[in-house]
Amino acid sequence: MRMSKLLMPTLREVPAEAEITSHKLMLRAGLIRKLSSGIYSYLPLGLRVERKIEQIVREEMDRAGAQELLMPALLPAEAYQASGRWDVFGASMFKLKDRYDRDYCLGPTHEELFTQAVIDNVRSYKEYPMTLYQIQHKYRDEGRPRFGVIRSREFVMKDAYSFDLTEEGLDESYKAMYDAYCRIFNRLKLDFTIVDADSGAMGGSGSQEFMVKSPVGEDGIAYCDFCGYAANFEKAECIPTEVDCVEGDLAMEKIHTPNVHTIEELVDFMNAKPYNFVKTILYKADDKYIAAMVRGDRDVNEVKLKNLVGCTDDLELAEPHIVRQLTNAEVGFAGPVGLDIPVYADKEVELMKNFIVGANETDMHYKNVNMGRDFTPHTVADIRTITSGDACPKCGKPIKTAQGIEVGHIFKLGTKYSKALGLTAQTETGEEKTVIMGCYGIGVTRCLAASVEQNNDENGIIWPVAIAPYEVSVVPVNAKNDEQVKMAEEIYEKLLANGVEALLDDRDERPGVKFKDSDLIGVPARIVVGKKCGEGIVEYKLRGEANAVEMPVSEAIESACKFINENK
RNA sequence: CGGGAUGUAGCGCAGUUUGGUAGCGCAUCUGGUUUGGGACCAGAGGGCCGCAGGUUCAAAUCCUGUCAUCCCGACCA
Repeated sequence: MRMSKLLMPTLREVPAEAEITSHKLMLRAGLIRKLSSGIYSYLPLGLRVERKIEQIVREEMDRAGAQELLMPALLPAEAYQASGRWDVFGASMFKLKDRYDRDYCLGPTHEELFTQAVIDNVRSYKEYPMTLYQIQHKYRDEGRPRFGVIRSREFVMKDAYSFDLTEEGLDESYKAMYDAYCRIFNRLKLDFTIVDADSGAMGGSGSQEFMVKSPVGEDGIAYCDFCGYAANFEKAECIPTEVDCVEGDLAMEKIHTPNVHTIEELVDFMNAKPYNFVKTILYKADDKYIAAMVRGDRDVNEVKLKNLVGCTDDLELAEPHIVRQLTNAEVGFAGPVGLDIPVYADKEVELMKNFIVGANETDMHYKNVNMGRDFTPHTVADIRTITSGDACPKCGKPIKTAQGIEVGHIFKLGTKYSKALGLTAQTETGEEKTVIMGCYGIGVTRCLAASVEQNNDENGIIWPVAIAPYEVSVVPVNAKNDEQVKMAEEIYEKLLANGVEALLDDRDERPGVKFKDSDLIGVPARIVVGKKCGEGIVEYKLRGEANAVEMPVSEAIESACKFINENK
């Protein structure tokens, strides 16, 4: 491609809307442009990268035996109504009506449609197992689109669905996708971690997420360098830790704590440590209210708690007026003693003695409270969120935490959708079996952003060869120097002839501009034709390395071809 | 959905307090000089000042409403 003809509107200054590195660079390098909140256009360079990622995903899915097909994005409501998800998705689904007032939505994910496709088109048990996939635009009306294409309302997703007749079959299908995902993210040169995840409302028995560690990631992950354990915060099991407590069988005592609402204020007021307190937090679980107790320096894990309570809707903090009604006190003084709703206590509370809790009376706390003696919880379980330094649930060594961008997610769905929609198969013995499903997603456009987030420097993007929009740029230093231009043209043609995706910077710009653009858009290798052109010497430089090397033209072309082929 | 902020040229911003001809830098176009890390000189084009009402002789500026965008939080199958 000749850069004089390339639609590549690079920006010197960063648009004010961009906050994180990948978003800034994707805008500056002319990869994407925002059309509306969470809705982006892909310009030529961005599209080339996106297509390359798609292609890698496609190759590995095909290699794993999955078959590609394409569903519509505009979907009639029926399928989602049958599975109940028309309501479950609620506001996060783009819903619309046709001219006859019939309900439609823009597909947020396609479990129902794939299930229906198998019902409609698979006629014999002999066709199983089967894994189908598509690479398609997905639509989710996010409450808060963020970070460019990392959380957008329209995005490209690869979604795959496996159909098996046995649990063992599901395990195999799942493993095949797991392996394919590892190959995909390796080929994309993403530094990723696989974590155990909560299966959430997708249902099912197991799930893992592929996370790219990054400070801008929206998920917390806990991992252990010693044994390899890794899990999403939502899922990571917590080992209760003992802390110093006041010893002895002390009588419970009510104390006056005026205007002291938070743990921090209490710590100062009572001259105790945060871990000597137990906080009691009231939640709305569907139509009921419950209380959750965790140590003062811990956080309630709402996902764990929700799974434990078994409610349909997500937990919500109880409204202040409800808190007042249930505790007869202002917010900040809730405690388990005398509380008339189910109390879920974290396992750690069990290990504590003579701790401090709210007294369900404004400006009052109890001290020397003991579980079992002063109150009895409805359930004691692991309901807190893991933190850095906690014991690894597998090997007991200190665990580390990080933020991660979720680029892939694999689920064992089980029979949730096949049951709801009636996908069964008659086996050879005549038995009617409900088909067992798995689902597997990759955020293609999110991978693009994750890659930029992971591969950049102060000058711009540093693409891995496999997904670079172009592989080598050829830069004649002076566009008015015929000798340089001629040599650059020749190099460019030779690269093309060798199957290298080359860019020729034939713009009449000063060299600085060309170098800056080449670096900004992240072309992996560069050949500069300059002063020593007459001697047949050019300069060869890799984007990821600091210094350029002078060498004869033929050697530079050879080096570039070799580098590209070895790193594809 | 709660809290905060911002809407002025393609991008970054000033001007709004105290109403009076809409500005600066970059980018773009023309001509010239330049040519190894975002050149210089001269000239030019480009604006419903987010939108709609209102106040006023006069509104980017004041008032009301509305829309949009971003940030923090909530939510995220």
